[in-house]
Amino acid sequence: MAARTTYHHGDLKAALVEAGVAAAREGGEAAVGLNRLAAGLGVSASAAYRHFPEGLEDLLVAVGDVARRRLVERLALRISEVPPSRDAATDARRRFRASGRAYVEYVLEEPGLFQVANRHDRGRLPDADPFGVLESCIGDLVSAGVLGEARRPDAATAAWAAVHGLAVLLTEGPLRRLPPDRRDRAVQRTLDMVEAGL
Amino acid sequence: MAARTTYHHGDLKAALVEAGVAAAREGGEAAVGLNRLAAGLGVSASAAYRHFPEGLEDLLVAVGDVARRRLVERLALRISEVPPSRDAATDARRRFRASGRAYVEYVLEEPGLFQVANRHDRGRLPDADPFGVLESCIGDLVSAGVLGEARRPDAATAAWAAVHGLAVLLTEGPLRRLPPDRRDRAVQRTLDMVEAGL
DNA sequence: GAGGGGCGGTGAACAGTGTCAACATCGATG
DNA sequence: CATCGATGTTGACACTGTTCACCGCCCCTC
Repeated sequence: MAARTTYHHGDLKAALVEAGVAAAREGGEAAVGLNRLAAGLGVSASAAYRHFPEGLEDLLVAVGDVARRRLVERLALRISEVPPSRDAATDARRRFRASGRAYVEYVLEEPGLFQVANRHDRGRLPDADPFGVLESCIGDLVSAGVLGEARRPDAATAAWAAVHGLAVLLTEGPLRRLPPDRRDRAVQRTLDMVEAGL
Repeated sequence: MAARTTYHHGDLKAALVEAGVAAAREGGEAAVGLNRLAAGLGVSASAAYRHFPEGLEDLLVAVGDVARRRLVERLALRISEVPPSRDAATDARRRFRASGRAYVEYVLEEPGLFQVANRHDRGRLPDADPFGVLESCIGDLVSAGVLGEARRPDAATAAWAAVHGLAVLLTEGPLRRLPPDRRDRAVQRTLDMVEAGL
């Protein structure tokens, strides 16, 4: 933002994280550097080290936390948008599928944020844990009788692997230049596979 | 390696790639730097630019090509090791599964190489294309009648996504500290899902 | 065999990075 | 008001990738 006039910044930490998020959105991890961000805020680079003791890695983790939090917000939103029906089983199935679609949707919207979310995770803020959302969906599937109790172990891991792998391949990987229609087909096909195979 | 005595190196390009592979094996992408590698070979940093016009990125792609080639070699090996039976269908299924297991196996052995293989791909050396191997396995499944022709489109993509995602989560991702037995369970579970859901 | 061309090396330099230690300043607290 | 801790600055260091002008060496040709 604008250069400041006071000696102290006020809330440099938050400002750096915000700037880091903005930088990551365009340019991914490579774009978030301590010197550049600090300079952009009209602040010395070493000032950042007061707020991020481990240096750059700390900042990247903080940016990743924001990215993960936004991801779970998106998942929750799309899950909540599923219209309830009479059948708990189809409801659980639809919510499960909606979560998978939302995952890919978010990653395609914010590939840069997704990148740093993956690469810099100290893990386990409860409100920034996409795996938890998936597990809860799986729990619903079990409760609704769609998924047998015996099949529960590692079900969330397997489903996550499929969706996450697809997201990686579509954004950073060899599938990154797939045209949108073929991309959608691939997403549908993958979600079909997960639903049928779990 | 040792410092050289002659003015010309002989095959600096190959030597740099080799050193890059060695560096990537321990330390991943971050460990392969042009200056360090050149210095390690007793050579000036700028000498490398004769052989890698685009600079570091070129070298990383070359290292990635080696990694990809080794991966498809591993896949081919494990596929070839599947003992043939009387039933073409179970053969195809076993080979398909073997390829998935081999993928994760290789990635767990060489996480550093896998990292640069993913991040630096200009794609499509025919002998360094793991996706091609998977597609051929899927072709066998179709030929053997295990997979209907209608289900063929994007089947390889979906399967790849699952296995690749699992590999990423297990090496660079949140599942990276999973104990080996739970890791194996997750692999089995994911392959089961793919096999049942394709 | 003598000479040139060019491939493949050198050294210095530049911009930029992360990081740290010593110093300066402000706001709040005794 | 004086002090002190939190916060920002300056300057430096060791790296990084990259480019440039220069030059040593080998091979090919005359």
